[in-house]
Amino acid sequence: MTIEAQDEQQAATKDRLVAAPISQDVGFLLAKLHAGGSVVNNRALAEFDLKERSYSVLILANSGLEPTQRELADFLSLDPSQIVSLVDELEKRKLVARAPGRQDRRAKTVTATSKGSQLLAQAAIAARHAESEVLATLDDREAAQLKALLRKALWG
Amino acid sequence: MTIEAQDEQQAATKDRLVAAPISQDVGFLLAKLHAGGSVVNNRALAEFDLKERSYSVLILANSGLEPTQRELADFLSLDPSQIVSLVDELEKRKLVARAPGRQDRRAKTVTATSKGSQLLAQAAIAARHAESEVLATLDDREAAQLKALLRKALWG
DNA sequence: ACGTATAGTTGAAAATGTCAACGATTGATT
DNA sequence: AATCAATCGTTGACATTTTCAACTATACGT
Repeated sequence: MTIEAQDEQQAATKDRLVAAPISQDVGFLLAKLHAGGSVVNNRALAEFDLKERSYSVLILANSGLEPTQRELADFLSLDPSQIVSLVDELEKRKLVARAPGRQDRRAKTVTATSKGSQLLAQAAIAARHAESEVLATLDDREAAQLKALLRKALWG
Repeated sequence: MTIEAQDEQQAATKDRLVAAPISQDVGFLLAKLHAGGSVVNNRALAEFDLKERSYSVLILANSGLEPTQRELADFLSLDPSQIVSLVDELEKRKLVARAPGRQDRRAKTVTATSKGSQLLAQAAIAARHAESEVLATLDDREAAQLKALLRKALWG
């Protein structure tokens, strides 16, 4: 078989299963796009020794909203203990700092240091490129529409 | 604090972090909606002793496309060894059957048994309900639009 | 003051993901 | 026909992630 014919065959068989009814299932579509996107995002963030998770925490720490760890857990759909280790690592790298909550001393708010902000500024650029790679087949209007629909599904 | 005031407080603080810029990040939105959706889907499928994963395999096995395990792995973004254990379990339950590939005897095609088809028919109803629960804040047009955009992002 | 509830932390157990090896089979090349 | 590299499913080892139950310290209503 020639190389070209092999390529054609691959292109033909690669997405053969798209015809299956599961391709109409939102859960599946979400899982698949998320899986592919994670690979791209993590590859882009590796340069900064960040992963999707730590990147998310860093953004929220840098938002000015002074989230507590509990809020981070709820918002990121993670177990509180996972937040502990994420914040532990970021704190070790001096990218974020823990501070006791003002009204509630049980809580600890997580805030980005200036070093964290600077790193985030760089990482955000890489993340933006990764995103446009993932959404390459969508034009700007469609990408915006997709985001809006996802937000509406999440928060109404 | 009264119960009502507590509820208000919760409603106010629950989604406080939506204001953070990460809410514009497609990767994050996908992760969050997928996380929430998985819980709902798995709860709906538990009644049939299925999870999202085995449900996906069962649908593809029932599609008439006679996918090989390799194709399942590629399409579901899973490691081939994960497909082995998923198919092992479904086969043990007589919901699918393995058959040697017609042109390639290395490959094994996975096909739903009639018992598998019947179970799937039931499970699909539950999955549909779960999906509409996840997309409750979207009207029909928006849900269709979301699916279309996800498909386009995946396959152009 | 008391009891109950919650935030963060720790550590263990279970589930999942990743990867390298292997036998069987394929297809191309000699 | 013999051979060689590549591919499919499988197995088992290892790493990562998830889930959960304790525990301390703090908060809050009674």
